[in-house]
Amino acid sequence: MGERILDREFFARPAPEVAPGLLGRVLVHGPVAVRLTEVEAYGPPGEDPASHTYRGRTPRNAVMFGPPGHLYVYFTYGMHFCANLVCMPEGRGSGVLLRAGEVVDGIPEARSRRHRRGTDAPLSGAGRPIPDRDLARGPARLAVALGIAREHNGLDCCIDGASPRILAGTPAAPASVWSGPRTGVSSAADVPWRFWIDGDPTVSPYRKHVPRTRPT
DNA sequence: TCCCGGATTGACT
DNA sequence: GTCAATCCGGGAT
Repeated sequence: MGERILDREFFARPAPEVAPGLLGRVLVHGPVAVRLTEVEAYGPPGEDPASHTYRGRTPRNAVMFGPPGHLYVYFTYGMHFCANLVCMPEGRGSGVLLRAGEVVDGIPEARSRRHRRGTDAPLSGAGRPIPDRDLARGPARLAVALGIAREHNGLDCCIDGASPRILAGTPAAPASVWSGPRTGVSSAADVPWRFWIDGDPTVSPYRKHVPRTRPT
């Protein structure tokens, strides 16, 4: 209640069109709220080699083929979760990866979750508290800060009062939105489908894809 | 069934 | 700058 929710129609468009319009919007889950400052668009099957849906529908990516405005959460590198918002009408298979944001509510809870990562692991930053700007700076960090994991895959973010939910809020001024190649993506590195609020300290540092080899 | 390598992060040289 | 951690999807065999 109170805050208006972004309508589903907003998401029923190509991801590269939705993505820049998501900047500045606020994703709320429980006590934590994150204002999005960096996102990446991923295209439909057959068109975007970097998309999880490139080769068609599978059990893992099924949510991306569902209704727009839902959360697609995937597990990667054996330890991280990343969150997307599904785009396009049902059946198309595209979305926007939430890469970074500013924690605007629930900072103590977000920080506690970040420090709690791995009960055996020492506190990051040599025991010093994680700076506010780093709490949701990066897709896996953002997921941890919001408390989003596997069990949230498929949830509808366009329901008033639900959790998580995406608020209409105030979008970033178009003049402040920049775009460039996607991060950590080995294919289709030429399409400028990463969007961020230029100058915002919570935007993750750009790291180009680094191919790795193994010894024979 | 095998096996490569990932929409990442944090620790370390 | 380098590299390990640690699951698991999904194409290859």
